[in-house]
Amino acid sequence: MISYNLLLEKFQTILKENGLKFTKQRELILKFLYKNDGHFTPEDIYTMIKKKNPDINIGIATVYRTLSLLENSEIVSSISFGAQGKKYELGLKKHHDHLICTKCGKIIEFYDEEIEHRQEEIAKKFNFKMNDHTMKIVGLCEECQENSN
Amino acid sequence: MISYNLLLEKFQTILKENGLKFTKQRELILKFLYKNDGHFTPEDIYTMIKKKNPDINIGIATVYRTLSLLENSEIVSSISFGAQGKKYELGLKKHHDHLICTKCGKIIEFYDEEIEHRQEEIAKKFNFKMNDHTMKIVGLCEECQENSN
DNA sequence: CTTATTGCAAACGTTTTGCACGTTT
DNA sequence: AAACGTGCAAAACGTTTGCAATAAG
Repeated sequence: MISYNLLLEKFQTILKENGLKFTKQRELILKFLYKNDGHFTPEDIYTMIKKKNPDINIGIATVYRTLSLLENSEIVSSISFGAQGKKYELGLKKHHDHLICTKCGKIIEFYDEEIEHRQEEIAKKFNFKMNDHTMKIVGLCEECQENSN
Repeated sequence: MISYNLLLEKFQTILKENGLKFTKQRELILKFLYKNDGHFTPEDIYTMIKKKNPDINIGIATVYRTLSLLENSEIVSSISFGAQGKKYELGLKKHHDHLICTKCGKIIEFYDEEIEHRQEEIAKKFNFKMNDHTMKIVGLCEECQENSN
């Protein structure tokens, strides 16, 4: 896993390259995602940063703006939940897909070489220039199946 | 492909089983999705039904309510586009996944046996009871790649 | 000192809800 | 007649935007 300092450097380089500025808010959001493993809504991130840093001011709009920026910079990635919004995670790990429990909301990550390969083949077959792909398996996780007895 | 009459019968049976009523509006929505091959937003469906049937009254809320009902009944399925909403299609065809062009919005359907199989395996590996799965490949379709030269 | 960024509140687009009225069974 | 469904308008929800004030380079 990449170190926080390296990640920070990467972010700062991207900012500089695009004539953008490095701010306290942007750093806090990056740090939050680095330190907290999991999948978070913009609201989650906003609330938790506010709670941990009562001294500094941050608005929800800044969280949205920064997440877009980080996503475009390929530092974070997101899973979409329809009208229920998106959840973000640090996107530097190896690409992976998700199992989502509809009862408890748990998200499990997985990676399957064969699926990745087939996706490439399919894009090729349709002369499609693939920029991204996502796969979601939704259902009930082990515990939630047990608890429903 | 299932005939419209069979589909209608299926829908009416589900309604009866759940103590629900068969209404003009519900029929129009079902018929629309049967006759129009493609992927539609609730707004699309609402507008097109209104235009074709100036005599009958229908509200957007009814479209949303009926689409939920049809989705729960596994008669239609949807693709989610984040904050941009959902698109619905008749869900009776064989399960399939989607290629989505980010430039022109075109949606291409595909089916891959191997991917389906791997998904089953993954669910099994995590003791996950799979209820549904979706895969989206997003990028540029053939024409949009050409037109960007 | 210039330019980007911020927080705020208002606006936005999609979806859901409360309610009085209508329709189906 | 009873129960469910409807349209409407208002509310809810996540997200985006305009703007004046602020902070970074």
